[in-house]
Amino acid sequence: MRSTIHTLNFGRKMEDIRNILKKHRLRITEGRIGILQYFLDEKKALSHRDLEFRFNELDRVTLYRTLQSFTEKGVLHKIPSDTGNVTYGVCFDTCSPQVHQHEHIHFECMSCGKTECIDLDVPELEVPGYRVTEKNFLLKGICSDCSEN
Amino acid sequence: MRSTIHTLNFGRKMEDIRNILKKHRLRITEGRIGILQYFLDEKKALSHRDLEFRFNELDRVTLYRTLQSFTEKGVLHKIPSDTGNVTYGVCFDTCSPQVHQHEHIHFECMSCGKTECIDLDVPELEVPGYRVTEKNFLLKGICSDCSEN
DNA sequence: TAATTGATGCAATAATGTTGCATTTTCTTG
DNA sequence: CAAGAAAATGCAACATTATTGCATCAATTA
Repeated sequence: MRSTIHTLNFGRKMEDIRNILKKHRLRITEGRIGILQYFLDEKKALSHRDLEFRFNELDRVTLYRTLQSFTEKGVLHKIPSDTGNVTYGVCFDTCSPQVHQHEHIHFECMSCGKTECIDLDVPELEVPGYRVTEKNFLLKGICSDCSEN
Repeated sequence: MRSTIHTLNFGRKMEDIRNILKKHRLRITEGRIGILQYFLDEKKALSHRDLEFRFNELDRVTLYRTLQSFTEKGVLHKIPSDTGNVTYGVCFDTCSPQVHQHEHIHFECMSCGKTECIDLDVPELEVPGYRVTEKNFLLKGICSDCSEN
C-alpha cells in the first residue's frame, strides 16, 4: 500500500486493531489494518469479492493470502454457505491458531442478504455412534433490521 | 433410448430411479439415471467434481445443468460447507419444486472426509427479533464407521 | 542498523462456473 | 406409431474465481 492519507481515517480503534494482529502473531501492515478494521466496522460476513471491491489498491492475491493467514491464526473464521461463496467473520477473542472456538450460529437474511454471527449458545446434539467435535448452526430468515419495516 | 446391457447393471432399483425422476417432472435420460443412481448408492454428499470424475462420458456443462435441475425439482439439495465447494445430497421423499424440506443435519467426517445426512430432527432455536424460516445444522467430527477402528 | 523473516505485487496458470447455439433425444398427441 | 413440441445434450467460447512461483519490499528482531 502506498498512501498514508488513508491511515488517518482509522480513528481511535487503531490501537485495538494493532493489538489483535500482534496477539495473533501477524505482522502489522497497512493493508491488514485496513482489512481488519473493515471487518470490525461492517459487523457482518465478508467475502473475498467484498474486499476486492473495497480495497482496489491491494492485489487480489494479497487479499486471498490475508484471508488465509487471518483464518489460520484465528482472527477470522470461514462461514459455511450453500452458495459456493466462502465468507468470513471475525472470531471470538478466545481464538488462536491452536484453539479455534468454532461453535457458531450464523444468520443469513433473505431480505438484505447480510450474514451475521448470532451470540447465542449452540444447542446440544448427540448423534448415536458419532463423535461430534464441532457444531455450526446456519439460519435463514428475516433479520431484526428488516423485520421492523 | 435404453441400452439393455447398461440397464441390467442397475439392478432392481431401476424402476425406483425412473419413478423418482418421473415424479419430479424430469425427463428420463441415461445420464440422469446414472447420476441419480450414483447419489443413491454413495449415500453421501457429492460435488460436481465427483460427478465429473465418475461420468467422464458426460459433458461438464451437462453435469452442472443436471445438478441445477435436480435441485430445482427437489431431487437434490445443496449442502452448506465452509470449503467453497458446493456439494449435494438426495432430498427426502417429501421434496418437490414447491415445497423443499430444508431442515437438515449434515455430518462431515474429519477422518474419511465423507459428508452425510443425519436423519434426526433439527433442534429448535429462537432468536429474539429475528424470523427464522430455515435451519441447518452442520456437524464435524468422526463418523460411526471411522469411530469403530 | 543489519539481518532475518514474512508480506506484497506481478505474471502465469489452473480450476470452476456460465451462456448461446446447433443437434439430438424424450415425451406428447393426434 | 409417426410427427411435432419441448427439453436435454455437447461443444465452443467466455467469465469468474483461486493458486503458485518468484522477485522485491517492508516489518520485526537482535
